[in-house]
Amino acid sequence: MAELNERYQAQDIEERWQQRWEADKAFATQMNRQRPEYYVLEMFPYPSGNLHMGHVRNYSIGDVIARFRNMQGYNVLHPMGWDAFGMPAENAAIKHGIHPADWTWDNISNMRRQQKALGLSYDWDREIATCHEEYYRWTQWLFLLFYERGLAYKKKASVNWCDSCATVLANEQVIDGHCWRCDSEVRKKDLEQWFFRITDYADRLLADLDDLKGWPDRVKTMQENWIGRSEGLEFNFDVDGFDEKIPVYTTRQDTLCGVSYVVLAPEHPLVERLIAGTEQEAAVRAFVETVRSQSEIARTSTEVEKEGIFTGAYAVHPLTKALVPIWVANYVLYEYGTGAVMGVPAHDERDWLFAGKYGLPKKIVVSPVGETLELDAMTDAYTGAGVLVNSGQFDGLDDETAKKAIADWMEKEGRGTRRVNYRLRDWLISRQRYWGAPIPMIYCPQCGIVPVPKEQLPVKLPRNVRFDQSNVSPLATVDEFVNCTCPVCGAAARRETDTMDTFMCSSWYYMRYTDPRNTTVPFEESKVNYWMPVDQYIGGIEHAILHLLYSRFFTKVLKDAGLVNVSEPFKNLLTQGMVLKDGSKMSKSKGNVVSPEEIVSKYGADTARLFILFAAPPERDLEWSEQGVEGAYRFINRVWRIAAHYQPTLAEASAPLDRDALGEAEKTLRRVLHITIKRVTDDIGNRFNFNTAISAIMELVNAVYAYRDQQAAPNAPLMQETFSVLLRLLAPFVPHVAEELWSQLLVEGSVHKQSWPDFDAEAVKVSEVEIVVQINGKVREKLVVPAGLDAKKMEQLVLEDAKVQQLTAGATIAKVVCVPDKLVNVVVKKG
RNA sequence: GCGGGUAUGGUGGAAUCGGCAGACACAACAGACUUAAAAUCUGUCGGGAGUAAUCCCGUGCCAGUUCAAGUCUGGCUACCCGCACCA
Repeated sequence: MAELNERYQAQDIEERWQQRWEADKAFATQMNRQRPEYYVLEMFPYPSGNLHMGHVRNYSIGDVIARFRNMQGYNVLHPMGWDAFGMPAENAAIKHGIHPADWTWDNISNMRRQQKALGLSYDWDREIATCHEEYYRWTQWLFLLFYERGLAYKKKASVNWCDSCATVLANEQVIDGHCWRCDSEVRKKDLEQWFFRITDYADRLLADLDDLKGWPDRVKTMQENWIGRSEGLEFNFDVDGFDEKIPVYTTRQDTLCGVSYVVLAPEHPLVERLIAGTEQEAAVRAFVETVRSQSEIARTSTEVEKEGIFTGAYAVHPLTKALVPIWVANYVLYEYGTGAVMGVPAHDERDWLFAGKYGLPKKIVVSPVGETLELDAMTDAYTGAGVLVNSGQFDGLDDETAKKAIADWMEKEGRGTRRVNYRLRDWLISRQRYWGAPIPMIYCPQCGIVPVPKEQLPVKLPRNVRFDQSNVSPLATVDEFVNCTCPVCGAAARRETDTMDTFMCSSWYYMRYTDPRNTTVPFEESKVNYWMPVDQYIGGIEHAILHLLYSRFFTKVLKDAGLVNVSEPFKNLLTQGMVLKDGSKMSKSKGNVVSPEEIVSKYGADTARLFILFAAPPERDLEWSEQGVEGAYRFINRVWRIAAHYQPTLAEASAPLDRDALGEAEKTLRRVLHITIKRVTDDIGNRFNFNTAISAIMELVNAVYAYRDQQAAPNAPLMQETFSVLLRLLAPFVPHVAEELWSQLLVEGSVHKQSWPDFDAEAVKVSEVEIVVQINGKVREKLVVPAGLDAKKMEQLVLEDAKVQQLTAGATIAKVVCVPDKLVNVVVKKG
């Protein structure tokens, strides 16, 4: 056994252990039915070039969980890979003339090196990259599976277009009218595109949120809002003088008799038919053009004044048969519901404003109980509950009953049906970009749209492509790629030149990890079902809707297809907070970036990990503090020094610990030791409060120092136990230091292969406890009493206490509340 | 507008089931060691009154429940996040 260096030198030990772990394949995992399985996963990164502190935080959290579960005896899967397709690679090609593939693979090597320098316990044999042929082959295979199941379809639609990225975007990728990646304004464009029928799964995506007990409420609520389910009634208005019907959707059919007009969205096809050849034709057409030329943001803002125009046509009210005017207005969305709504000014805020502006009649049909509404006295629509009035046969019903009654009546009359509507739209998955998985479809002049046969996959990305910023997909310019033969009839055909949204690649990667080298199927059933679902998923809140919703959708489809037997991919989700500097997110433009590499080379990976886990609980934002980093570094040094101090003692330890022969100082140290085991185990395993786990270990180290200061001759077996426990508790957080000290001070073998320490309930027991004595709820005294006293004895001891007697003299004791081993509260009344 | 979250010393944060508010750190100050500095070690460290023992106040604000409230209930305020003309 060599003597420990006086000083801790991270650089001396970290690389050595990293190489050792790699050579030993220390974290490689196989299926093993003898041990319970545990799948811990951090969201795989986009290979942008360098790790940032957010990555370090993400991986440190995952690594602590993985190492902890491993030591607890679980068979742990902890893989890493690369979300490697996407725009930045193409931008680099355009800007610097580097091929996206070269750029990406170079970045992957660099970031992998940085990850390894952090000492993360990944099973590197399972590494994947979505841009690898053997990965995107299966992404394409899954596209075909969706196509076969009727879940992939092509349609022309008004879609989101980002000029700067020169591609379309899914609704989920438009944030406040701006592109999620480059933040430039998104505009609408009519294009024929591939969609995934995620709306078919809307109800299940919503309902199954209830089963996700291990997800933050925040994320579930966001998905709930995004899916946006509403229950209502769809019914038709007849158009006076036309053989046409206007279907409308409403959730407030109780206000049916308050309808004083009907509104169509400007895009509604009926508009043209109603105005053709009329006086209004030119004016309405001009209005529609104006609205359609407005940007998405301008148009959908609630701030913008509602505008509309009368079409000249009238609809027939289904109940009263009255004629109501048909308008076109900017506030009606064509994509939602039926693209037409009934106008009820008295009971809808938007309709109130619109009717007010254009002088349309308002009619009260719902009256709050015990009150009479007067139109003249109203400043706003009444949208609350009430009883129906002015509604013929439905008068006197409360609004909820009326909803049912009117829906029943409509259904009986054959005029309408109850309908559930969702805000969620189908997922637009085609992208007019090069660096993605090609959509495996062929357009044949004879056969139409033909899928590429699965055995011909992958449809490979050609390497030689010109990159310029034109608005066509770069693949469309490569003749050898585009020109092909129809797999059905052999005729000359054209390939689809769009690639898939990168979110498709990341919607199933967690399943590929379970069987990453399979060349015949995406993953083998036995393997995927052994590991799935992911027990603990860790990542940023920015994916609350995007990646997490898509992955849930994929899992459900794959379950329906019999590929996997779970319907939810991620059992528990931890959304980590951001890493801030000077109060804002680290970013190049703000110049407040701290590079992980610098920190690792200055202090070591252990310090970086320890600081980032100690500074805040994982869900909260974390303020970077150079002084905090120094503090973490100091703590590691403190552990190192006390270990060096006791190295000779540990070398002598041979006899087992005699628990009955411990002195007071030893008992105290051992009690702290075992309380720490309990706290750290609970903090890591149940609460994910790594900051308090670390502070508990710090207290333990402080207790070891205190023991050293008062005890000239240390108890060698106790020190053996103390360091054995301390290093195992430290192992998940600071794996290199723990490993180094373990190898120098204790038995052969890796600390990471040791079992997690059990706590000894006997050691934690105390003979005396300090209890708090309150008088009328205020702390007045502290007494040391024997542990485990019952309430009666506690009360007796407290009432006998001189100070208590003095303080309660002359007062009547009304009540005494006793909490065993903790507190006694004496309630007194004056007098 | 709807939904969700957050608010505790100079700072990050702790208090897990309603039971001593401020654990553990950071910073600051004082001291020890040193020729000196660094490193390390020790002490003080929410506010106020008092020589002191001790007492009063204090977890965004206002009420309430309770023997007891940072924690529970009701009502606000500020900030952050999501959705938003969704009929």
